[in-house]
Amino acid sequence: MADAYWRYADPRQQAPMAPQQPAPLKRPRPDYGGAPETLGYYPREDERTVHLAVKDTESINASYDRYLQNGISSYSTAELVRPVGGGLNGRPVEDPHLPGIGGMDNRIIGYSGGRTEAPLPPDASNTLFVEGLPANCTRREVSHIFRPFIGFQEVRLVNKDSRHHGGDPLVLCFVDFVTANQAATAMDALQGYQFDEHDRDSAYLRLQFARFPGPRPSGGPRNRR
DNA sequence: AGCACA
Repeated sequence: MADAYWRYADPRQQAPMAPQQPAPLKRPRPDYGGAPETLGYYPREDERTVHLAVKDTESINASYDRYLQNGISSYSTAELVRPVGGGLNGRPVEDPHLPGIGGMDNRIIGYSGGRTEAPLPPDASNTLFVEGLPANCTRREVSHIFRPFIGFQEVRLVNKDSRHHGGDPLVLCFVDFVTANQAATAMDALQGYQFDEHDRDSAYLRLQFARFPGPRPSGGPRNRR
């Protein structure tokens, strides 16, 4: 499951890695050319190509935890989500060679939306409308599902009464992302996601783009600049 | 099937 998050969080950008070109821009990697021996020690290079061979589950989980810890502290601020992209790229925070996260991550953000090729439907928005949530699910629970996706901002639960009287009250939710691309990535990843893996007949998620775009980043008019 | 918050 965790690997699914990883896969989608950095959508297939890892696959088409630079064919032969080292780095047209500034991307000096002294640690690569310098001392390859030491690299074997770090699992980080493997993490960047996990989609090929996911063996080292433990190290992935470790990095995943680190990622979560760093991501949580910046949940509602779009800008602070950016470093998360770096983390998901398999670049652990511990990397001492990273001088400033600024430069590199700006480029990472450039494609953090992923699916530069997948055309978004015209009705795409940065907010997802999610149904199929079990009636007793919590906001925290839903957040756990969406938080790993890059661009995740916030989730809002809405309680609805079932139309059939006697049915359990339904829970809808709206999930905001920074961009529609990121929302689409999460939507594809979680479409049909089963809340209760034991009971295949019960809750499975159905996601659509919300009819109306997400709210203001919740700041209102005060977030100048 | 169902779409809320500012």
